[in-house]
Amino acid sequence: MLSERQLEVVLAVVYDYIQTGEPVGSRTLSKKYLTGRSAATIRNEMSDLEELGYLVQPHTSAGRIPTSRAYRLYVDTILQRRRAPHPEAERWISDLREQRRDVEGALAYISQLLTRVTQYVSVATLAPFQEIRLLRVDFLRMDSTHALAIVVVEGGLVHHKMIAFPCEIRQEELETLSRRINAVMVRRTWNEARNDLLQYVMSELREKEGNCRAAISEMDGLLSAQPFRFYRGGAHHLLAMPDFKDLGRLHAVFSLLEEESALVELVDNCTLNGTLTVTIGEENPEERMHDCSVVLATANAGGRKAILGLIGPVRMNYESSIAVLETVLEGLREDDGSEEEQRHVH
Amino acid sequence: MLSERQLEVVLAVVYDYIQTGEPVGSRTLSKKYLTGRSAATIRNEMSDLEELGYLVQPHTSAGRIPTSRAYRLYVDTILQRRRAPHPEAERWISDLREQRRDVEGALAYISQLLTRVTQYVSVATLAPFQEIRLLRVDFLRMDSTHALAIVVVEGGLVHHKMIAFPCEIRQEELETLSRRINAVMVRRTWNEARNDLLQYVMSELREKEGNCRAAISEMDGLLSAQPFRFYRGGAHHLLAMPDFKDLGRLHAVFSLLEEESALVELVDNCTLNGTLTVTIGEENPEERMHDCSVVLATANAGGRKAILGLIGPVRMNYESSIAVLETVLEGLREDDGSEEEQRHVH
DNA sequence: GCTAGCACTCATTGGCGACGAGTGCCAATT
DNA sequence: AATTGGCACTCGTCGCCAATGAGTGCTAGC
Repeated sequence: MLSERQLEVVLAVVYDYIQTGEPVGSRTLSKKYLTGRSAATIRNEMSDLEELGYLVQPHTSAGRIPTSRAYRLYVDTILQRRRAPHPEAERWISDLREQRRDVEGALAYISQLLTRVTQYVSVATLAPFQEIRLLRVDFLRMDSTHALAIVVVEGGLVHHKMIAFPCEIRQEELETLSRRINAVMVRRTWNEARNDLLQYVMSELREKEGNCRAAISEMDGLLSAQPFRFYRGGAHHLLAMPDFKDLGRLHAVFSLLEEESALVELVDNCTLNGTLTVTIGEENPEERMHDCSVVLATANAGGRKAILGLIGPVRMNYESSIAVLETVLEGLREDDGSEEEQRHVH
Repeated sequence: MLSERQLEVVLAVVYDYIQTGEPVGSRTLSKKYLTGRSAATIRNEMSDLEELGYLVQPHTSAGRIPTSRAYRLYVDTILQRRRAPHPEAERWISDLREQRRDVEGALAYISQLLTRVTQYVSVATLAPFQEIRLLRVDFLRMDSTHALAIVVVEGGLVHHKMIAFPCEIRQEELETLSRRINAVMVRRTWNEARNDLLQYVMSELREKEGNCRAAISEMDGLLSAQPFRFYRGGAHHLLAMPDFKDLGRLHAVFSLLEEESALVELVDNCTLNGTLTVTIGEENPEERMHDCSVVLATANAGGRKAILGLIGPVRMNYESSIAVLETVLEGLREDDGSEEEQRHVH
């Protein structure tokens, strides 16, 4: 357990290092943060803290740099205390409320807002689709052997897929198919629909029509795809950061940001625990993220459950990042129950 | 006009510089490419070529580097002569034909293929939507005041938008609306539909129902949006290239790649002229692209008209980039008229 | 337990010279 | 007149060295 003063030292080191990016020495601490104590005293503390795994020095005659453990301490104290709202919070919130967009448009807008304000990388997507419910399924007949399957899910999101039937299909058949599928799929979650219901429908319909079987196996394809795209923004900001002067590290991060499947894992791992999670450097299971921190928030507004996130260097400004995310959450939350929200739900 | 030998020198410089990335000197040329002539002779030619604007030297006592003008010459000779197909061309073409995907899936697949093979940045999207025709419009009634508008365009692409009506709307009204809109919009291009027809419908319907007016103005919103997303890939490859060791240049390129509107302009400017266009460095009107070259191809297969592109450093391997793009075009062209193609068109 | 002092470490910086690749020019050659 | 060999010159790069200075660890004294 850390003493009161050790804690002070660790937090001061993190705070100063986040601002300057330079290793911080005992002198600086003594002058700027712990004016009561002399540099020598702080040197001793720092030496202890290094053994405890909170600080490291890049080389002998340099100041100390915080480890992820130190950042963790710092972030936890931030998360505990009440944060002052961002000065422009009011404006964003009203901006967000004015925007009358569909879900995709809203996510794109939010992603842009986040990256513009913070200068970090932003991601926005819909929450794990496993929990999102289907509202209805329609079939539009295109020609004698094709129909467009349209799946509407909670939050007004729509997915579609062109379905080819092995032989001709009439309008009435399509309507029957639609009624049956709706009867079993409506209000089920995406995953339920895929895992259980399609099996059930398939076995029930097996003997009847080859047409339906083919259609259903194509529907399965529709449901198995990652249904929601990621809205990313601001990746280029990383290039301007001194933390990423090393191209190798940049390469790792960028290759991950371009891999949709890696992003899915990123948000999957981080959102199980709560509403706002911070993953710092090596805490992230994905090695390519070891030089980055990820702040994720889940916006739970009515039918749509979104994940918003900011990705920056480990040395990122957690305080403002968290504040900005919370402000956006606030702006979305106020939508709840309002006219905008009810619009697409039932 | 350049002499025969001057031409040889320019092409040799470009060829060697593309391979090595180092300024190339008279000695190298004399030994590797123009074995008949001595270094001194070539020095004189190079000096002339520098005055003519084909070569520059980064500093005295360094070799020469080609200018965009020299690259242009080089690329034009490549485009004129017949190119050998890529050794793996067969496999890609059959891969492409085996893929039974919808248009979006196909674009994503092609984008990945391009970047995997070339290690450059790839883009794929649908051609200027101004020319793409609407096939039909449907309305699905969601609740008493909402309907989902579904627009199917050539190539099986689907767009949708949730439409809110100012007051309640019945199923029959929707069907009437749908019939009317279809009557005037079907087989029109995206732009025609937006500019002329909606105006017409609006004025005709003005006196009848406020409901319809509201719906149509929302439809306008649907048609005014950039309808097709860009599939990008491989941006991180740029980080590994020695040409981009300067972070400032990288920053410019990346910020452009993240701006959808900039990408739209990029492909707009380049595809007016023909089937396969190469834009080299400063030839590009967009300043941020001055360190990159862009190879664009338009795939004109049946109902779907796609734009495929590769973006690399000015020093990119044009020969293989062009060959790869042409191979992919080949793979798509063979689809034409086949079962896959007819699938979504009418 | 705290602090002042001191010796020590080590990354950074700037100056200096050697090196070498490449050029420009000129005189000699074909 | 075109080509070529020779030669002086330029200039970026590399390695070396000494000076600098920030920061530490340790110890003795308060």
